[in-house]
Amino acid sequence: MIQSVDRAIRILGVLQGARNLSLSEIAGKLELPASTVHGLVRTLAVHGMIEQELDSGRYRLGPAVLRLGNVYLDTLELRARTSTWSEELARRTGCAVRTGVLMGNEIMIIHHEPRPDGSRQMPEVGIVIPVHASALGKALLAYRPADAARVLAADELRAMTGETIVEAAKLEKELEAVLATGVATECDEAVLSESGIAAPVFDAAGRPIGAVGVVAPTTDWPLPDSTLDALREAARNISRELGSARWPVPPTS
Amino acid sequence: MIQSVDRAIRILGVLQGARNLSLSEIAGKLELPASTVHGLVRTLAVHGMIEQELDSGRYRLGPAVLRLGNVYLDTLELRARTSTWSEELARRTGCAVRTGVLMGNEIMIIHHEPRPDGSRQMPEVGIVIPVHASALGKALLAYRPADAARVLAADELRAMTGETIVEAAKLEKELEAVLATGVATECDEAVLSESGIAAPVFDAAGRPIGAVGVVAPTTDWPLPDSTLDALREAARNISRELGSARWPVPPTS
DNA sequence: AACATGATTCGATAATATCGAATAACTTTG
DNA sequence: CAAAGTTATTCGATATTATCGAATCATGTT
Repeated sequence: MIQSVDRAIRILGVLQGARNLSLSEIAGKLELPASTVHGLVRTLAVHGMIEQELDSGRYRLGPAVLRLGNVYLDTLELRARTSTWSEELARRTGCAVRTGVLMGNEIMIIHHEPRPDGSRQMPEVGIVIPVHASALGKALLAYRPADAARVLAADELRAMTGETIVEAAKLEKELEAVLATGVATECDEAVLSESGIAAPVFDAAGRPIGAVGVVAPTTDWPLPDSTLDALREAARNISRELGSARWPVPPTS
Repeated sequence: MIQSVDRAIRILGVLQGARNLSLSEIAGKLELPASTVHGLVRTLAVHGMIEQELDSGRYRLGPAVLRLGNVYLDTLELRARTSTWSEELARRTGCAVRTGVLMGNEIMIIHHEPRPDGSRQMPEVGIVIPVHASALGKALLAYRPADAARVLAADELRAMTGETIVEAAKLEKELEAVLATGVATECDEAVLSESGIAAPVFDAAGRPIGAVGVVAPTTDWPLPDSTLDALREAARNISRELGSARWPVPPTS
């Protein structure tokens, strides 16, 4: 691990958590001398990864990161395959559809198909949700024992709402249940009055690389079997397009 | 400029230009020994800025960059102000509306309001267009003499289409013309059969920080005066919301 | 106007990244 | 099926390079 690069990325990280920060604030958060941070910050700024506000002198993220993020989406085969099928899934179920991948202990949304009723909805691509608090996360963890073990061993499962599962034992039980049906559920666990179901997606080597799910208001809970079937079918179709021979693919080991 | 950080960002840059690259390909492009690149690549991968494909061993951008890009958009005040006004602008003109900021010698699109006719359109947020080939770029350059000088002094103005302005003198003339009306034009210069007009947006200190423009098929060219007026009004309104006392703000120096 | 705060520059120091060589994991070829 | 070639990865000596404290500069405040 290269120290200066590590620190530079950490700077991006703290800038991600706060709109904009002064040099000394960044230095404070990283517990480094200001002059050290200044060199890093300058290098990041030259490349447009961050930019300095012209009057206040404070730093914030720069346009280059947006470009990177955009290119990342284009390179994702999962996203390409997902977009057609999730459109159909949204139409059949009348719900919004989200696709996500695992990033550390969080699910990162890489595709969002809005509810087909045409109402204006926030684009959710790029947001992250804790794995343990989302159907997408649970669907993925159930088929990724190594990651599940890491999450279960964590100090705490942060509560997003009163319904969030915070006991490792309970989460483990639920992951086992997911394996039986191939579908994970989430009821008010990440956002109040928002629920949903999700299923894993596998690549050509049978590895669970992401999950697709439908989101619905909790007032519509539980979702009808037709929605469950449609979801399962969509996950199977996407997996097949990615080259997976079967669905679901039981976890090895 | 910190060498290792600079190199790390360069790696992100080459990964941006190619879906995925092997370690030795990256090393080749940067003209560095593979072992040096490996250390950098590992550090980037730990933070999710890039990820290694599990089977091929090749590297590609990672989910962390998407998150950064998303947060960047949220921190942009320009974007927040833009979204309401560009919606109205799109409705009044029947055209798609784009907002962009300057990144190096390119315009980066930070907001895209699709044409109101409801047709499915590619989201364009995150893409970049050479400044000299776009109305957005010309609108911005006209009010940013320092950046204009840099662009005009460049070795070449890359031709995107047959219509792209490639002579510095011609571009300079056009920038002067922009100052007279506050609006820049673009006719097939970036993309064939795509034309548009754009106007600069100013912040509280009167600095031109971005540009907003409407895009239309070249068959609709020239655009009616009503569209021009609507654009000017939108640019003025956005600037006012950002705290700018006047519009346009003539460039100082 | 003097002071305080924060950003930036500079230069000596030693910690750290670098690079070549060796190894390990695969793939392709004979 | 073996062997050669390719590619990623590890390791350790070396000197380049990042680091950090102090000094300077720019801003805004009392």
